[in-house]
Amino acid sequence: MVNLAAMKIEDEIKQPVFKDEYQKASINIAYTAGWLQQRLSATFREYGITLPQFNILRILRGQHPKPATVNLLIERMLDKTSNASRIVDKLEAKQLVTRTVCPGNRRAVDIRITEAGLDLLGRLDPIIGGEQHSLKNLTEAEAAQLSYLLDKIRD
Amino acid sequence: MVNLAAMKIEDEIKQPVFKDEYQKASINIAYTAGWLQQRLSATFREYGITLPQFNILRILRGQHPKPATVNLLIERMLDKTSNASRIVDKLEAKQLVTRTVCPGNRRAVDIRITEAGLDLLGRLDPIIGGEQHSLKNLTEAEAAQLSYLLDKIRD
DNA sequence: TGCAAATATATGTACATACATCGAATATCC
DNA sequence: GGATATTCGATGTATGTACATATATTTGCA
Repeated sequence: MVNLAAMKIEDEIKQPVFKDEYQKASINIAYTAGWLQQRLSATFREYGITLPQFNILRILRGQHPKPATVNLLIERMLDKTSNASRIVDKLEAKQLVTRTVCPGNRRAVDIRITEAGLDLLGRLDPIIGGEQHSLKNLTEAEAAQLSYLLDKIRD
Repeated sequence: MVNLAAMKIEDEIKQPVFKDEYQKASINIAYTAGWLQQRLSATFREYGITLPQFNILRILRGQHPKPATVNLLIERMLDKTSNASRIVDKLEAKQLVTRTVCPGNRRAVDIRITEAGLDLLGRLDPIIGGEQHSLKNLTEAEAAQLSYLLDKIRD
């Protein structure tokens, strides 16, 4: 069960004191990322796909009708170390994508989203768009400030 | 290979345009959480444990010399749906924790960190403390602002 | 008392992450 | 042109996540 009630990070993980604001922010990022992801996953579940599968479908739609290679998928994925090849396996089994040897480079594989894949995304789009409004607790300026701070961490 | 160079989120995932600041912040949280986690994991790896295993060890140290139950671990973990039982399996195999039936309640299991476990944490502490300084790109006030924004999202 | 419900943990399965390695195809360089 | 290196993707293994279910113990109540 997911707890959707309003809580500060101190209460969520029952740790009343943090060493400093850095430690607190650090833990808060991990916790909030998990929180956001879990809400999305619950929605995908009803449609028979997972978050990584959805992300790959979206990249493929962005390329459509051109194909993508596994390399291109990895480049655009959030998680570079994940195994695009096996996620594509699952999508192929559900006939949401096709895989054919690339004619120009027989090492590479052309991956394309199918009509069924486009259709599924079409149904998910409005729902996911709405979900992202969980961030609507923030003003647009606050969301921009958040991105600024996150970018700064990774500098 | 992990890219440690400074980059805005747009460049990191090669997506030049976001629908709005909400979508951008949303993706940025997921990306930054993964980025932070991967840096920590690389360190843990050298010491033969993983991030979830480390987190459980830390909770056990917090209880020491009192035991913890699986329930207590779940309560304090960031990821409530993760499988504490199996993570404890791994720690037990490495003799970093012990597991005994709780005398007062034979359904429950008393889990305790061993000397070897305490020793490992002692060696990791200074290193992890230093790592968390990756957030030192922020001022303390900025870190506090970040936590404020993240808490607000989950309200 | 005895039986149903609740509690505490373990286990099964599907999927994903993280990283190493392999085999095939292609590029490079002498 | 042929040996060597590089690239591309698939696959193997260990671990973790997510969720359902099983098993044992305890609690509570008729």
